[in-house]
Amino acid sequence: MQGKKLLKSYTTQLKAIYTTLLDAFGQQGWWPAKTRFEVIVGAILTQNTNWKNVEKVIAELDKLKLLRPRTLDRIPLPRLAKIIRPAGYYNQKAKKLKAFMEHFKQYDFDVGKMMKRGITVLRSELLSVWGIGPETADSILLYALDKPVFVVDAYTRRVFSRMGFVDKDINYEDLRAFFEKNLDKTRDPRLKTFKEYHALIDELAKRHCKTRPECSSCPVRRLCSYNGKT
DNA sequence: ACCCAGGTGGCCC
DNA sequence: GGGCCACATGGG
Repeated sequence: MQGKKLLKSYTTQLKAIYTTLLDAFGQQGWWPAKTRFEVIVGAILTQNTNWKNVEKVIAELDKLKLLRPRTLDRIPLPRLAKIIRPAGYYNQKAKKLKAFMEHFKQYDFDVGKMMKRGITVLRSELLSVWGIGPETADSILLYALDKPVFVVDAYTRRVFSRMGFVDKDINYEDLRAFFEKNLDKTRDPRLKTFKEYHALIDELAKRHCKTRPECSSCPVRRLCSYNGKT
């Protein structure tokens, strides 16, 4: 390294943003669920759907004892579809839950057995299940199986492209790599940081990055190129 | 009456 | 490797 350092490293900037968000919003405590299996069910149900709608369905599933893997595995598809209706895309999602259960059967419906395996194999297995794409797979890995992968979503892309870190059309894998590459040097426990960071980005986007953002109160407004323009 | 929400698979070029 | 579309409910 020679001369003056004019720009802070991505690692430093990402850490600073994390600290700022944590300070502004507090610990988010994601993922809210009683069991790891409930996280998996929620991850599938929340695909492109308001979490509020999913909460209702989770409560109903709980009441019907369907958050027990064996019970969920046995319920007929049409009946499951009807129960999860408020979560939207209910036919698709019922099929997706069944597809996951078919895969989960190999682990004797035991999340603990899944957790014993490595990230790479688990991730490719999850991606091979019909209805589980990159974001759902990574949400399951991080929040249900405690594997340190950084979950990125539409919000993450919007927020960090507006701040000029990445192109607005960056693909999922490149965006994920950006975070994992630049966050793994931090001294924080990675798992907890990954869990909280994703949740905080979500909170930031919900509060401040709608199509008509209220930039004046955004905690990271100085970094955002959007700044109230159009 | 719109528009969006913690995406994914299928099909097309 | 992408671009476009169906999938569906509930809340602003």
